[in-house]
Amino acid sequence: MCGKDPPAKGGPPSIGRLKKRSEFIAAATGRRFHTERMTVQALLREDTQSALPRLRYGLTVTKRVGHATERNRIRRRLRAAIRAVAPRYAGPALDVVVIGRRDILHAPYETLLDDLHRGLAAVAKPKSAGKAAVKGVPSWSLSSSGGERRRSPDA
RNA sequence: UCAGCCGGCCGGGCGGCCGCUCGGAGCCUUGCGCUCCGGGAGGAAAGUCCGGGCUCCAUGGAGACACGGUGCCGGAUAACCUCCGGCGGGGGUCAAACCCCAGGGACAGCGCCACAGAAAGCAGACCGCCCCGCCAAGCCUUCAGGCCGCGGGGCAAGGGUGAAAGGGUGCGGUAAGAGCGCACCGCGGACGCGGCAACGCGGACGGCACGGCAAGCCCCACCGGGAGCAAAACCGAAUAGGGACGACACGGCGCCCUCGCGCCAGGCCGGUCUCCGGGUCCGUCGUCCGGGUUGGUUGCAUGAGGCAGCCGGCAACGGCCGCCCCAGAGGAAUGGCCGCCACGUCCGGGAGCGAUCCCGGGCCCUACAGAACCCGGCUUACAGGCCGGCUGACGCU
RNA sequence: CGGGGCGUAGCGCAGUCUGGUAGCGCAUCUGCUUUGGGAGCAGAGGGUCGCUGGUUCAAAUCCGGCCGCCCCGA
Repeated sequence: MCGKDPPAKGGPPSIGRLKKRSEFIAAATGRRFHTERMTVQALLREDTQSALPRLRYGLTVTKRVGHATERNRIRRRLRAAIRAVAPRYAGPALDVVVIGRRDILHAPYETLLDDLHRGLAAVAKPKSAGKAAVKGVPSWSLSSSGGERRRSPDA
């Protein structure tokens, strides 16, 4: 899907991964959003370097959640869900860390998408503008907000 | 057909949409780009309990000690605490198939055997049984004596304790007893036969002596250098540490003005020690050179490899020949969602005496579980299914 | 990848090396004391010794295999 996005051509890929421990720790200092199934943490990057993708994510599933097979399953469902919702949040430069919990194993797929939508919308706002984030939450479900998102990658 | 036992194999299938990674080919606006084709978790990938390969470190060699491991016999294997076959012991039904066993040595030595019991390891004697002698007092009396008691001696049958008491049962024998004698059983056993061996069978003879624990220390035999792919090699930014050369400085003693020479001492060389042996002199300053951590590449997948056939072997396994290439990630890929069909399970309804079958719906969309350098094993977890063999019972031919 | 330790009463720990009786403190319960409570005193109850096999006459202890927790080193 990202291949046919016009902004991805020539520039950096629209979605990237967090790989270093320091990046995970930095994301933990940002805003957080909790549901029964996951915790979403994100840090707004102020540098607008074109070398990095605008949205980068990392997954954390600790050993306490379950055995290796169950942890792999949680990561795979989250990765697929993030890929599905990511094009709507390609606006600000954002490093997201999703901490998965055991309920993801048996939760419906639509519930995971719902959680990610709510979490990313809450977390993508600047830390000082907390009240604006609350008002922005219901806007993700409206299809009219798509124009706002399409405008931000061009900037 | 039923019951029991053993071994091997599989462990969802098909399709659609969207993705990840590796390899090959092609295209070009040469990007780690796009298109096409092909590959992409397991029997345990797990626990990390053993054995190796591989890599580095130490190393000139030998020996001893310490530590750790293994332990019936024969074979298999690169090797093993593994596997196969046999032996012995135990279990399974008293005679089954079959299953389990850390199974060397207790006359090399030390140690332990609680409680109970007289006694727990050169045997011993509490109650007791028996014989002989004495008998003041007490009792009985047929007036000899006896009981009780005292002294000397014999015995281990019986009682009782214990996990275990120096063969067991029976008969004879005796003052009472005792392998004292005999029969049977058990034990040791020269020797003979069978077997490569462990061991088995027979057994003159011995009258019985030799308790258990070595998963207590230990003895004997054999094996073991250490670490681990975050090993290791290469490419390579910034800052502190290495090497070469030059100058200065440089342990003690003796010869000696100094240089120099000789002797001694210290530091280094497998966990320790010994012997011969080897190598070096560590500081300060200047110049030059190389380079640990982060990152990248290699290691990193053709291997004690898999499958089929034939031959040898009871088997583990080995040999020959043919075919095949079968995961390579690395904040860690091998997937996400949906539909259908099998399978399992639960609920409701129906048929049936019942096993069971049919219909509808829900759940899991499957049990156990995810490669991290690679092999050989072991151990542990596992819904369900398939195949084969052995033993016993019943029925039929 | 390699190494070490722990698991015993509701809680914190001894006992394990050298095998035979499972003990200490707090907590719980009962009684005394006090107007009542606390404290104190006296007494009592409570343990599959993590699980499972084996050695032994006998296992918390010795040996093997699992399970859980914790801590190091690279």
